[in-house]
Amino acid sequence: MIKNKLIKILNRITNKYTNKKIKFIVNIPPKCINFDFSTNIAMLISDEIKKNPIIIANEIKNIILKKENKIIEKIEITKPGFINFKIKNEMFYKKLHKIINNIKKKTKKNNKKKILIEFVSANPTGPLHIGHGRGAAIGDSLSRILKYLGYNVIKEYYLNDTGNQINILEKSVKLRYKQLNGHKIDFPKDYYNGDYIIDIAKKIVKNNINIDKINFRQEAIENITKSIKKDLKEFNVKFDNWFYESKISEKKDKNEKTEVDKICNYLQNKKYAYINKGALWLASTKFGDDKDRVLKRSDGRYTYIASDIAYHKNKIRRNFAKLINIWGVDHHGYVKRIKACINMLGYNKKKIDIILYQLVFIKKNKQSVQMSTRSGEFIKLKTIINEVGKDACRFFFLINSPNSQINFDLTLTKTKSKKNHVFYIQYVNARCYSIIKKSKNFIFKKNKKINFSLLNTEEEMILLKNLAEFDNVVILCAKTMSPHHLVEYLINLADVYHKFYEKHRVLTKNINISVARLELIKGTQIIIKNGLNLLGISSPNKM
RNA sequence: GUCUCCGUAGCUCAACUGGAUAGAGCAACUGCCUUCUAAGCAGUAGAUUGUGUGUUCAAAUCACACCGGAGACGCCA
Repeated sequence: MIKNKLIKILNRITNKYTNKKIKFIVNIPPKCINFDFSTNIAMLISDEIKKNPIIIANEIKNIILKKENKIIEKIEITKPGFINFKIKNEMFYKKLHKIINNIKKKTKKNNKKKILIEFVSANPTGPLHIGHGRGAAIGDSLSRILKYLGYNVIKEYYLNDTGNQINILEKSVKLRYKQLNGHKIDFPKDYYNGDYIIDIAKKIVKNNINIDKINFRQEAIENITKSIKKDLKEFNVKFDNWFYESKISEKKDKNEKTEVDKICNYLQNKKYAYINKGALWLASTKFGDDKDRVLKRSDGRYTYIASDIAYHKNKIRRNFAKLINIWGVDHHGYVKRIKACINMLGYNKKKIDIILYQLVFIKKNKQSVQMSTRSGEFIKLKTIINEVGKDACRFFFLINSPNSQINFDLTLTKTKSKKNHVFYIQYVNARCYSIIKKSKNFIFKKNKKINFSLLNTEEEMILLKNLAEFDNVVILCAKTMSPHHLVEYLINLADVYHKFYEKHRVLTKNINISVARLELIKGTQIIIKNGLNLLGISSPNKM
């Protein structure tokens, strides 16, 4: 990559000035500056060695021009000490050639790290709602991005199939079942209130099983998990692994111990857990938490933290270099706790990255309503997928940074759907496809050598330079753990492409130009398809 | 009270993590289809980046204080 080359060159030069590491930036300057890349390195070195940044910049300029004249067309130095680089067109032609022929740099060994990314992990107490949809879109897209960069990524769903909420679920289904059989019973407010509970009860009635033999708990979990999997499939999200909580909290070994039992013993031995008022407490304050937390209640039942510690221990044991958890921001208070646990288990808390995404609200009569599974007040992910389509839906969840709160205005999203950005981007592919298809009717001389230098108009160069940026954007997404930069990039690329399309014809009487432009179209199509694929969005050939 | 995130154009959001003249789309207005898809393009208009102070060559970005919005703080998960 051109940017990487510049960074390497500049790194070498930095060593001549100071031994300290300078955190300089190489980026694309604002539009008003007609150069390809820019760096602030001279100003940063100036801070370090107390020398005029303009003088430093000039020295750097001279060194580079002497050695790297193959890459660089010209260098300019501006005001406080920016160095601007104009790259030779040949570099972008080469890049285009690499894109079309899928020539990638060999991924470094340490880039093949194993990463476990856990997301959604909604309790099997109800269907997925749009809040889960956001987590699903971010997690899945991030997985694709990390895979693209060469990491070995495993996507995992942690299914809480035990615990208090499952007990309530069981009771809820049982009660609905009884109601269906004619018993008049009031339905408590703190039970699961959604219609799907009745559906499950109806299904049980329909199957006409002897009531003594009915396992309401299992029926409920199985039905709901099945529907969750189905929704995820429709949303183009596939998990590599489904991890059941019961595996660590209920399954016992030869000594009648569960994983959770063992982890609590370990913590007690290490003095990270202590008994108080009949309960077992986790001394999480020792590692930065604000309070100590109960691991085992005075009645002997474990809390959810206990099994979560066991779960994280299990993850680490599976030899992942990195754990990524994607949580709704309502779990933010839990971050310190789980990091404290990682420390207690003897690992560096940097081993785990927790990405929080802000909640999704539904606008109803100008009021925002938060999703709640318990009350049954939520909008199903499935509903949205059916109404606006999978592509537009995923796009909508990915367009914003996870840090920004989303207000889902249902009517607005529906009416806007035709003008949604996702179509704007997909349209690029459709237009490329159309040209490439038609080009097959054109008779080109065999073995015609492509003369890339014919791609020299403003629109063509801008398009070429944007294509070359793709990998940098993907890296940025991985660095910031957010796919939204890629979305922004694709919108901009689509804009650049449509402008080119309006101004220049690809298939013309001038065969040399046609052949060269056809390469540009091929490259654009590849990048658009790759980009959309990283977002989990399709690239239809016809629209 | 403690903690997390947010406040940028009328609306929804960006701004490559401290860089140059803060960018898009929607909504509004004016034009462009006999040629590879008009789900497109060209143009007009719209910003004291919530307020204040500070840090420095440089602040929407960092620090402190205040104002406003959302959320989390259980022997629930």
